[in-house]
Amino acid sequence: MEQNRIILHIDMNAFFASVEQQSNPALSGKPVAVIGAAKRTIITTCSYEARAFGVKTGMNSWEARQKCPQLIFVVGNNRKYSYTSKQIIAIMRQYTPQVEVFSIDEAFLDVTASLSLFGSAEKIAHLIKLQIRERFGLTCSVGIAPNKLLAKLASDMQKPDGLTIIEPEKVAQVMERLPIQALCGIGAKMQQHLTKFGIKTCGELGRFPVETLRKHFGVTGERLHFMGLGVDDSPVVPEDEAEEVKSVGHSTTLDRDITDRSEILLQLLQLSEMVGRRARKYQVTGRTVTLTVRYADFTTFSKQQSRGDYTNNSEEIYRAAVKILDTLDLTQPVRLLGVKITNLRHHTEQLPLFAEERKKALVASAMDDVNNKFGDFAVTFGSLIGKEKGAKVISPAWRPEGVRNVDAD
DNA sequence: TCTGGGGTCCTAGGACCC
DNA sequence: TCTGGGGTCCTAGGACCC
Repeated sequence: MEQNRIILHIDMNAFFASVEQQSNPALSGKPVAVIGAAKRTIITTCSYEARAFGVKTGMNSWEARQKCPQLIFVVGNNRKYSYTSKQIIAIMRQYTPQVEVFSIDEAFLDVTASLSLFGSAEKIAHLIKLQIRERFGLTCSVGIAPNKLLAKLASDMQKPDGLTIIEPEKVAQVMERLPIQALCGIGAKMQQHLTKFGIKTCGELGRFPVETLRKHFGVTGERLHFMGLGVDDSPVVPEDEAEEVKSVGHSTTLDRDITDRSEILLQLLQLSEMVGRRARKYQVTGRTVTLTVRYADFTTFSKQQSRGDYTNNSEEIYRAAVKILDTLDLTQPVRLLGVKITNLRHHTEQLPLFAEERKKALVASAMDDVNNKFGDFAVTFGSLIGKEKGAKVISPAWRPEGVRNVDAD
């Protein structure tokens, strides 16, 4: 049974682009696109001025320039977004500890217990919007609803600088004609599937026999049914109660497609080092290593191998990745490589038992310290020297804090 | 001068064990 | 001379999110 909760969803408007416009007045009022530093990059965020021309997140720069010749490209500044995000989240926490950071620019707040203190959810929303505007010059869209699904839907309804409330008694009315793809969790493929059943709106989804949905979509089918009704019991989970991270990975689209084994090995070494470093920072070790390959034609596949023991040592991760590589028969030039560890174990004390292992861990830790201070690959293995990578733009999906945190360091 | 990178969750088949 | 069946782990792939 659904309890009576009041949930806020706060979505920063064109976050990265807006931060850039705020810190550089020459950009304000102009079409701006934030991109990565790498050669083959895409637009991670663009300003509303750019959107007016049809520029969208995910476009490559070439396509975007076609749409908007005067578009100003800005290479993303991870540190700046991360820093700003943390402060914005701190503002939200003044109103409730029940803050779930959904991404660097989005959060859910369960304000049910804070209402008596601040008056109403709407009042809280206004106060938060005001503080964010005054301190950072940024706007956000807020949705207020009885659950996360609807709060997220609501925040999407008015942009930029919106405030939308879905009252509990209005839910059925809102859902009736709402296209299913407006819901978070229903993407292009699911939309296609449901269209085959004649389902286009949430109203139709909610009335559709659950049994049939369950038969075709398994556990997802049941969830779909409730989504159609606007029902969602999932709690707001603050950072300190969040589940532990389940994988640590790093991947990169190369500047150009490569076939040379030595070039592939060098990339794998860099990727393994990035994975190892983050794993050590989170104090996790992994038992399974996955290698991902994307060919020039975008065909993508991955192969994983489980090991007998757990590791977060860069060299061991690298060796495991190479071992997998050696089982592959690459039939095309390689566009992207990725390394990931899963089957994680979380540690509270980090030093391993045996002398040899302990030495490895200490060396890694010393290298991490230097790198964290002076930048990636300041200290590294011999074969990496002189090959340090350009900074990559972080995606809005990167959590700004906690275990899932990836700092822009 | 085409198409990023970080994740999570779910499914499905096969191996293996009892 | 007729091949059960439950549980778990491993692997590969796909959908989805920002």
